[in-house]
Amino acid sequence: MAIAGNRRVGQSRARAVPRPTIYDVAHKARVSPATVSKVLRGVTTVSRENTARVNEAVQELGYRSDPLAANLRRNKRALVGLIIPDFKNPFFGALVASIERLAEDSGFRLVAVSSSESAKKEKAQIEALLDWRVGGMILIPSTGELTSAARLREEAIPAVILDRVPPASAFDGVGVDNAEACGAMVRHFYDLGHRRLLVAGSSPDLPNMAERLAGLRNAAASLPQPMDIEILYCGADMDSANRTMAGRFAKAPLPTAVFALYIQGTLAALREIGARNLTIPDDISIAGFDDFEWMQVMHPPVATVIQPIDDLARAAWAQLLHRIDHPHGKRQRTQLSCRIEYRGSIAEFRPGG
Amino acid sequence: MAIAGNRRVGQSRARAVPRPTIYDVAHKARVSPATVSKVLRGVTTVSRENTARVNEAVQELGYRSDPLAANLRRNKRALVGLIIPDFKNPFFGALVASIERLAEDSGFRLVAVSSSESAKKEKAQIEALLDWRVGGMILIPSTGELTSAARLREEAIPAVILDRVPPASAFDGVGVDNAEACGAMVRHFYDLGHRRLLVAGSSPDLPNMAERLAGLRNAAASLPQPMDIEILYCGADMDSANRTMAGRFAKAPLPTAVFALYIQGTLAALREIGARNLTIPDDISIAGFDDFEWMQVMHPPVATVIQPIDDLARAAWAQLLHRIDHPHGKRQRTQLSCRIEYRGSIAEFRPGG
DNA sequence: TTAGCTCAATAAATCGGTTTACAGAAGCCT
DNA sequence: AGGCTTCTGTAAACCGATTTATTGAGCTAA
Repeated sequence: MAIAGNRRVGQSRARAVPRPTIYDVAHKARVSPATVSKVLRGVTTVSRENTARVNEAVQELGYRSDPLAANLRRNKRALVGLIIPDFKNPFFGALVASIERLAEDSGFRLVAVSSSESAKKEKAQIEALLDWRVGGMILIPSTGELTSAARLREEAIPAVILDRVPPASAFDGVGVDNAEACGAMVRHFYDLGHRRLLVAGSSPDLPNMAERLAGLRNAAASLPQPMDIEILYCGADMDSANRTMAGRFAKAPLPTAVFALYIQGTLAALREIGARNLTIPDDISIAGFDDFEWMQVMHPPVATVIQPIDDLARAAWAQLLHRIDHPHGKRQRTQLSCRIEYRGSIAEFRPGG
Repeated sequence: MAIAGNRRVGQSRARAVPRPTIYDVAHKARVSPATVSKVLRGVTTVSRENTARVNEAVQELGYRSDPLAANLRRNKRALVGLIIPDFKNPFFGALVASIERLAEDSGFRLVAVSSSESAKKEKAQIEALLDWRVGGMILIPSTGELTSAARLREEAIPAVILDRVPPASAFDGVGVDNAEACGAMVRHFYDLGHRRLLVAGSSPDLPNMAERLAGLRNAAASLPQPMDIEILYCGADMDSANRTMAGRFAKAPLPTAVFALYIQGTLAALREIGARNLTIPDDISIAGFDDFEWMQVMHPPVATVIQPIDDLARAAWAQLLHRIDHPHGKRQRTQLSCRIEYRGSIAEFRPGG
C-alpha cells in the first residue's frame, strides 16, 4: 500500500473521451440513473419503452459499468478470492483455470492469489482479500492448522476449503477420497508381490497427506500378510525432497516400490532412482499422485492417482455459491473419487529380480 | 455480471461488529476523516500529536482501508492486470508468482487472469480489466496480431507486452533474445554432426516463435555446410501436437535431432520418440525450450533453453512502473539472454548409429 | 496594531454506481 | 366519487474512501 499510495498513480494521459457513466446513459435515454441501474441489473419493473431506450443509449455510448463503484455500494460483493499454495504447480494451475471459468459464468470476478506454501503469507493474503470485502473465498490451505480460520469466521465470510480439507472445521470442504485411492494403490502393490513400500509424503500436517497416510496404513493393516510401509516426509520444496530421498536411498534395504503422494516426492524419487541406475519397474516400481503430461512420456510411463480436477472445481464452486445464498445451512463436505492409472512403472515384484 | 447482479449476493449473516470505517477512526481520534486519510497516506502536514492519536485509534479499532472505496476516488488505481495464456503451464505460473510478489512489494494488487490461448477470451479479459480501471497491464498475448492493442491505446493504459513481444508495436516489450539462443542451439547441433534437424513450433503467428525460427534459420544460413532444417507447426494443445508429431514421424527420413520450441512440442516429440522405440540420444537427439523439473529426471535428462523467469518478471514490472510514471516516454524493449543447458539428450551424430 | 503569510485541520464535494423512500398515474372495487 | 392497490419512475441517501476549498490559529514584518 505504501508505495502505490505515495506514487503518483495516474499521471498517465487522460483518455481523449472519458468513459461514460451511468449518468451519461440516463441523460441520453431521458430517464433517471436509477432507472438505468434497474435495466442494467435486469430488474423487471421498467417499462418496455424505457428499457429499450436505455439499452440503445448503452449501445451507442459503449457504456460499461464500473465494478468498483457497483461493488462498493452492494453490501456483499461479486468478488471471490482464491488462495492457492503455488502458481508453479500445474495441479493448482488447473484448479485456478477451472474455477476462473466457473466464476466468470456466474458473474463473479475471481481474484487468485498465492500463499507460497507459507502460513504467514496465507494470513496476509486472507487479510488483503477481506479488505476487498470479497463475497466468498476458496482456500487451499498452506497448512492443516487453518490458523486463519478464526478471521474468516469473525468476518462471517462464506468460505470453502479445497483439496487440503481438515478433518474437523467449521467450513465447507471439497476434496477427494484420499484414503480410498491410497488403499487401492497399496493393495495393488501387495497383489503384485511387493512387501517393502516406501511412501513419500510432504508433511504430516497437511490434511490430505494425513488422509492418504491413514488410508494406506488401514489398507496395509487388513492385508493377508504384513507389508512393510515406510513413510518418508520430504518437504514441500524440491531441494529438501531431493535431499531426503537421497538420504533414504543411501541406506539398505531399498524398497521394492515407491508411492509418492505429491509431485515433488515423485520427482525426487525418480531422480534418485535414476541416479542409482535402478531400472523401473524391474528393480523398483513407482507410483505418483496427480497427473502431469510428462508422466506419460517417461519410460515406462508413471502410474498415478488422478484427482478429478474439473469436478473438484465445480464442486467447490457450487458449494461456495450455496454457502453465499445459505449462510446458516449445515456445513458440507464433499469427497470425490480418484481414478488410478496403473501404468508401466508398476510391475510384479520378482525376488532377486 | 448477470447472475451475480440478480443473485442476492450478501444475505450472509452480518458481522457481529461491522468493519470500522475511516469515520470511526476519525471519531475515536477526535479529528476529521480528512486528517485520518492524510495520516494513512503518509501526508506530512499533520501535527505530531494528531498523527499519534490517529495511529492509536487505527490500532485499537483494527482499522483497514477499503481498497474499493480508495481506488474509486483515485482517478487511476493501484491495481494492475496480468493476462497469461494458460494457468496450467508452469512457465506462466512462475511468471505469475514472481510478478505477484513484485506487485505486492510496490503496493499494487495484481489481478491475474487467463486468456486460454484464445484471442476472443483475451479481448474479453482486457475489457474486464479496463472496467476495473486498472492502472496498468502486463500482457502475454494469445496471438501476435495484438488485436486488442487498439483498445489499450484508446484507454491510454500503461501496458507491457511480455514474452511474446511483437516486432513492432506501440507498447513496451520484455522478452528474451530468442534468436541468439536458437542460433546457439543450432550451431551446437551442427558441431555435433547433425545435418537433419526437426524443429517443432506452435504457430508462426506468435512473435516469440517467429523470432526463434528466424534465429535458427539465420544461424543455419551461416554454417560452413548446409543443414536441413524442417519446421513443423504443432499447435498449442497437446492433442494437436501429438497428432502432428506422429504424422511427421510416420514418414522417412527421420531427423537426427529435434529442437522443440515449446513445452507441448517437447512432450509430443518425446512421446513419439518413445512410441517408436527410438533411443535418445543414440538414435535421435532432442532439446526443448523452458526448464521444467521433470526434464532432469528423464533418461537422459533433456537439454533445454532456459529463460530467466525472475529477471523477465522484474524487467516487466520495472518497465510497467516506469511507464505509469512516464506515460509519454519513448517505447522500450528489453531483451534478456537465455541460458542453455546441454544435457544428455543431445549427443554426437554417428551415421548409421 | 494590523496586514500578510504559513500551516494544520476540516467541511463538503467527489468517484460511479445501488438502494430506499416516496410520488404520481392508472386500474379496480364498492 | 372516493378509497385502495399496483405499477413506474425518480430524488436523494448511501457505500467509504480521497481531494479541494476554506477556515482559523499562530507567527512575522511593517
